Amino acid sequence: MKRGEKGERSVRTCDVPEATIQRLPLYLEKLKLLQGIGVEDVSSRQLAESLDIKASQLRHDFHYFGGFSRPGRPYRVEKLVTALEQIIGVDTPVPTAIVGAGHLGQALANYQGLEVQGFPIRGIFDVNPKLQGLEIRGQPIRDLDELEPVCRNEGIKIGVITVPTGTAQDVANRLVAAGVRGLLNFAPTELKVPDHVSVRHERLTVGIMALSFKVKCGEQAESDALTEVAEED
Amino acid sequence: MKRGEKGERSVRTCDVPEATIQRLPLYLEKLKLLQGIGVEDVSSRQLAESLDIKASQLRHDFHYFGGFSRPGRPYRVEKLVTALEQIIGVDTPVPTAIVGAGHLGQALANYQGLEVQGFPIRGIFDVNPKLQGLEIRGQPIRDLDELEPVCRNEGIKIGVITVPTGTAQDVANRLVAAGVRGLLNFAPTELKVPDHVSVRHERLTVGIMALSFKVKCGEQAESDALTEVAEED
DNA sequence: CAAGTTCTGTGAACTGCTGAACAGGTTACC
DNA sequence: GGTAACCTGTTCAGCAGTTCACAGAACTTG
Repeated sequence: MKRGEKGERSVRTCDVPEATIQRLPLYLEKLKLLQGIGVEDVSSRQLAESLDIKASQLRHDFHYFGGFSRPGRPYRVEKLVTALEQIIGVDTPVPTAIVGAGHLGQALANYQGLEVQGFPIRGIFDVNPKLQGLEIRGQPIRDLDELEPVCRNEGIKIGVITVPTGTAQDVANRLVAAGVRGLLNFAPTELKVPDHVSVRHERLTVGIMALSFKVKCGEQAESDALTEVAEED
Repeated sequence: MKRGEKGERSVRTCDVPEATIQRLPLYLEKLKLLQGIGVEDVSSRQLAESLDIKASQLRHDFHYFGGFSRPGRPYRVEKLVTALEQIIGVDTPVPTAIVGAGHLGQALANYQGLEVQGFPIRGIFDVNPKLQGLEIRGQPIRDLDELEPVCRNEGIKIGVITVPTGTAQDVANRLVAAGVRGLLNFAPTELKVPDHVSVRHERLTVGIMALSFKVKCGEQAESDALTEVAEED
């Protein structure tokens, strides 16, 4: 028995650390870019430096998947791209739905990067009748009542929640009931979901507030430095 | 000499670990919500559980700032809110600008949460003449040429970059030149900035790809579990 | 007033991630 | 062919972050 050993709970997020998971998309993104401009080989140092991380860390990350080359040989970009796509799960398109067609929902629906990266939008939903019927990139905004049938027909795997806080949990429940396996939640509230569903919070305000904290620290450090210099007299 | 000791570099992100910084906004958000519904006291356990973290971690985080109560007494919501606002730096509004008025930029400009949380939008910019003049929540979309004067007049501290990858670095340079202290970068590229400026990457695709990875792992674990059961016969 | 409960602050153990070092394989060049 | 430069896989030490455990303060109840 090689994997599992003790805990064989169903979701068991593989044995890859969270920090590594978050870097995989960065690797893939950069590699696709290199592939686009015709680069065939890339060393761990080159790739790592362009992403502002240490080369040893990159190799360490790849090591979780058994490594993608042999000692002495640099990585082959094409091989790496297909391997990472398969690992991340975007080797075949992942049908995705957006619930909540407010400003953010519409912006995401318009963002073509999602489709390019393997997440085609196959359904957009909103309760607001005024929005219903409006088309975004070929997809009509539908009523929430159509959520379950559309999700089942299209085989939606991931649901993006861009509704107000109050209705987020309700929408999550309905998405889960419709067979969705992953939720990307933009509402500032925790969601309770069954074990077999993964959730990820995307918090707009966390980012800008963390930034604000650092800015404030920077300013404080500056004025401290000034007074320190002044005190040196 | 208490602070600094050895390294007195100007930006020196205080002595608060990154992980704690990222939780501060969560605390503040939840506390404001409690304040809104009239809750006056809250214990570390209550607050932590509602955020799905350990109480000891919350107290540990607060400990970096000397603690906000005394043993035996729960936290006072109001006191905590004002303290956190000051720590994060949103006790006074932080003038913010958005550069790039595409779908995402417009969505952010429309998002009233930013203003509520202390980041009023005081400038929106785009190179596209067709967008210029359009108003979003009282702010006109301006030409990029007006970036520097407006930033200086309004005292813009934070710049949100929602332009295509190719022009992100250029925009960053101009924002820095205009005196901005923090950059929230939505373009999928690394930015080089001077030491006294803080940058934070907000990567849309990283989130959904990390989610996809977990979903894939979950599915794999499930099918593994099935075959395991089958093999047990 | 005393006992019991609840609470924070705080230090110490523990886990997990990062960064450096090295062994061994590959290529390029003289 | 031999040497030097370069590269990956892998291990190990060190550090950051999390969790536990407990001391001591305040409040509650009988």
